[in-house]
Amino acid sequence: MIASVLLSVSFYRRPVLEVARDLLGARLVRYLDGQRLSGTIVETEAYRGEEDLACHARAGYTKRTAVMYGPPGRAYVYFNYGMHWLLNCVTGEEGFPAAVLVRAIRPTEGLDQIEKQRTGQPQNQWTNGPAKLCKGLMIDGVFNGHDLCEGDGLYIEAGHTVPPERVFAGPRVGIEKVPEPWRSIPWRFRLETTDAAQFDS
DNA sequence: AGCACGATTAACT
DNA sequence: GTTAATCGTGCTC
Repeated sequence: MIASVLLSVSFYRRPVLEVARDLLGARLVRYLDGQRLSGTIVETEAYRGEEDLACHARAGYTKRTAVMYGPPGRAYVYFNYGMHWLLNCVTGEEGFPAAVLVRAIRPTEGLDQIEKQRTGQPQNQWTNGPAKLCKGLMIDGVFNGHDLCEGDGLYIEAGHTVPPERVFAGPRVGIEKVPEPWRSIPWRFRLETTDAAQFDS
C-alpha cells in the first residue's frame, strides 16, 4: 500500500502548462460521507491569462473570474450551457489568471456511487468528459473557490509518474470560434490508457 | 433591460 | 452529422 500524497500549493504554484501536464496520472478524490470517490486524471487543458482568448479571464477580473486571479490550488468550478458544471484547478502565482480544466478521469474508487450519478451509461463513459466527471463525483458550484490542498471534500493526490512518451498534446476542444493562435495551440494533454477500448475519450 | 452564446452532453436522423 | 436542453455571464443599447 503506497501512502497517498496530497498535492500541495507548491505543486499548483507553477506555470499552468507544467501543472496541466503533471496532473496526468494524479488522482482526483471526492471524499463524501466517509467514502472515497476517485479517478486517475487522464486528460487536461490549460487556460492561461487575459491574452488567451479561450480563457474566461479574457474578460478581465470579474465576479466570475475572481477565483482564477486568487491563490493557486483552489478549485474554479463554473456552470456552462445552462446545465453542466466543469472543474478547474487554479495555478501559477496569485494575481495571474490561469487554470487547468480537468477533462477526463478513469474511475478507481467508489464505482458504485459514481454509477448512481451516471445511471444508464456504460462504465467507460461515466467520467470521460469534463461535465460527466463532475456529475459522477458530485462536484458542483459549492466547490468554487474550494482549497484543494486541505484534503477536505475535494482534493488531488499524487499518482504514478507518467513518462513523456505517454503524453499526447493537441488543440483544446470546444473553442472552434476562438481566433488563432489560441484555437489550435496544443494545450490539451492526454494520457493514453493501456486499455483504450475500456475508456473512450 | 435585453440579448447572444458558451471550456457539453445525450439523443436523434 | 445534427440538434435540443437550459441559464449565468458579459456585452450592447
